[in-house]
Amino acid sequence: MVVDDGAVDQTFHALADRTRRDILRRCATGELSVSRLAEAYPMSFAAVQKHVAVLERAGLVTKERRGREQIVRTAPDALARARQSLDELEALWRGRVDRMAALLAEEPAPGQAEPRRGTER
Amino acid sequence: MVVDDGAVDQTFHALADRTRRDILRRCATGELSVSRLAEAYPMSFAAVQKHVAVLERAGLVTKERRGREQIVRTAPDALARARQSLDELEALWRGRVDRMAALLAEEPAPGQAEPRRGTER
DNA sequence: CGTGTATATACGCCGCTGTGTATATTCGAG
DNA sequence: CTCGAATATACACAGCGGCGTATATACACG
Repeated sequence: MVVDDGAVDQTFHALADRTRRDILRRCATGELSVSRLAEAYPMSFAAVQKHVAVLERAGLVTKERRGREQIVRTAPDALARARQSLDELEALWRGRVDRMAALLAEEPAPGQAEPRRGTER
Repeated sequence: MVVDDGAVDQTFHALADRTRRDILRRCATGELSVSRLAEAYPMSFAAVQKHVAVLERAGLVTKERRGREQIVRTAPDALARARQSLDELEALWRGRVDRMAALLAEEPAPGQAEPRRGTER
């Protein structure tokens, strides 16, 4: 299981951009090709294409060939995982430490920090 | 109004870092000073302090003076707003376009569909 | 096949971010 | 008031990310 550390990074990073969130919204309501998407933004086609690529690497959208176009559609799985990550944090904050301890261990501090809170000194 | 465009950027960007998410978790379970937090990570104190600053600017944590220490605690409001943003996206994907249309208008395409571009840093 | 459209890649530019070390500031303790 | 701990800021520097323009690939259609 383990939410796969780096994937969360990619997901949130992909979400931390206005244009990309807007792309997600547009693709959530209807199916759109990349070029169709690009028409909606004041930047170059390549820029939009790269935004889509970032979303795709994060697993937030999938592309499907349709004729000579690539249809972009949102993949709510990654979205749900991101939400679950936030839910975990909120649950932690509410004091559900006991039940969430296992989840906490899934993503320890990078490098050396260990999730051993309470035992130190 | 509502979600305040750039704030979402900051929130997700703050969440898109392993160390910062870990800080959030630690501060969700117990109150910790900045120096206490810094001890848990293999990086310099200044680096951790800046991570906390990023979280603070995003509204994800608050600091409170206690003696000569600054106690960091998670502020679930921003967390809830981020989650709400994801919920909106999921709802959109499920076809609730009608009811979500108003929410959609909150964050239009950057650059051309909206005159106000000055809110971000 | 050849041609045009759709998408991807290459390369460069610039600003921001994460990190470090070093220094400044704040504030309780005595 | 002085001292030291806790925190913040300053400066530097490598790396990445977003953007553009230009070029390469893929693919439908004659």
